[in-house]
Amino acid sequence: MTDGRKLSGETRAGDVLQRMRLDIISCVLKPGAKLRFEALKDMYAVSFSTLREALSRLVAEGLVVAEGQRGFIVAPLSLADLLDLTDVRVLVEREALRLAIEKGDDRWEAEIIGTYHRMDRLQNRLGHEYYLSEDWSKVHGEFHYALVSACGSPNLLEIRQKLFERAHRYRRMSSQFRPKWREKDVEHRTIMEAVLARDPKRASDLIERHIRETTENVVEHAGHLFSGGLTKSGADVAAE
Amino acid sequence: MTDGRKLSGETRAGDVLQRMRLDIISCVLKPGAKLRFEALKDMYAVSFSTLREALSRLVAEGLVVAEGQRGFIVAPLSLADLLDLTDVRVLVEREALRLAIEKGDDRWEAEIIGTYHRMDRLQNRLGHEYYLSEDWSKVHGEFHYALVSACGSPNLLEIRQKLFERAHRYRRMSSQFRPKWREKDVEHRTIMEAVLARDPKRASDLIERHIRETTENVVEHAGHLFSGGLTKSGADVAAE
DNA sequence: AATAGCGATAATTTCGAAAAGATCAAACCA
DNA sequence: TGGTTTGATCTTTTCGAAATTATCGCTATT
Repeated sequence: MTDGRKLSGETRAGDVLQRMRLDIISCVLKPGAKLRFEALKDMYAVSFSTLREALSRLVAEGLVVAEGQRGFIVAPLSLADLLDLTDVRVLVEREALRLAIEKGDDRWEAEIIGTYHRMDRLQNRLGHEYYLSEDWSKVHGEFHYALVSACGSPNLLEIRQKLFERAHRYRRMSSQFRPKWREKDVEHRTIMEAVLARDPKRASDLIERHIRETTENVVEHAGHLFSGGLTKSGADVAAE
Repeated sequence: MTDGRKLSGETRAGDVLQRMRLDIISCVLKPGAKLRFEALKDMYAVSFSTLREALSRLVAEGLVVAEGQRGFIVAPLSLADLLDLTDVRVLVEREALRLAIEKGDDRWEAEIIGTYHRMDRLQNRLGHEYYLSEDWSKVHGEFHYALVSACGSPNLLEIRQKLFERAHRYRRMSSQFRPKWREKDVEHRTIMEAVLARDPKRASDLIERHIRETTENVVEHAGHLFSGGLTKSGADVAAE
């Protein structure tokens, strides 16, 4: 269930924010679902105002949409948004990776290797369907972050992170349909090698292909779930 | 004064959000200033919770920073942030402009010409110190938006807009010191011509120079105001 | 004299009730 | 019958008080 976790956000609203973010990213809260305060109040055990604050911040992150005075809904997934998101991510990731390769030091290299190792081991331990694991997703995110973390631009990193999280919602959808993610771990290794070899052109090209192919997979396997531009309105929160 | 405006945000919190955003961008609320709820409550004539919601959203926009449970302050300006912001803006604006030139239609061209005309006329009417005018700032923003509006990427446009607004705070600081902005209107015309001539390389280069030169101006004229990485804590809200 | 502990004050954060607004359906009129 | 208005119900939005947490000055102790 959603409750029971205690992510140590300093303030209670910050705590709820983080928990809701994870629940949206991992599709516990389904795209397009209406977010009724009563239901959420029970779900996260906080009051109106606290919820409202968390919701507001998620709006600014693009994970929730505010509809005038008609409340909030989980940001819908659409093919148009996925394709747009992909292009913007390619732009940002390429630049961040180029800069990181230019500026990264030994600690940066070590962090990449370390994170890759953890991801690789976890993958072996989890077996075939590793990509369904929430833990693996986390390490996978950390690996991709490690690659660009030395780019030296806080603003670029922040933008990248938000885009990455939004893209994760789409990846999550397709992963339910057993895509050919067997090849992905090879890609990760190849990318790491190009990065450590300080080859910005090759690394950027590989990252771009990595991102675009993932998108193609999503479109192929789960594209029918968000036809047109809007999802068929997801199930209600109460329906959980 | 700050009060008295009525930006037609649908909800009251949305209204306060917009008003605060403008006040921060235009430095009515000074960088680094502590935002005390009592003072803000009088200033915007709303209650705690409503303020809190507006504040929260501004945090996610990067215009306000939340300090644990020690309240909120207006996001400080720093040299490091300005330089970083400049680089990211160059990346985003170049790409957006390239796409807009590729995809823009007749309506797009018309909008650019129209907005430029309004900016130009207002400039003549206002005389030498046009750049101090809040109205001119608004039209100037609309002109730059018009240039990239046809890029076809909602996500890119949203990111661009937030970066543009944050950069405006720095421009505002330097404009108090009469920079050599006489040349800027020539630049705007040159950029427009390159865009309408559908020359993406030239247009992107011009935009990049436009952005970087503005930054250089800011650093030269107002750089001493935010030494190190943090502003000397700005005046308090109550001190207005 | 400097520092740690304590208490009073001032701020933020959270809460649930009350106000404002939207939705839906039944009734009414053309 | 079709379309519009009215009213009842449910949801969101706003409010100000209460609880929580930080801040600052004071005293006592080393």
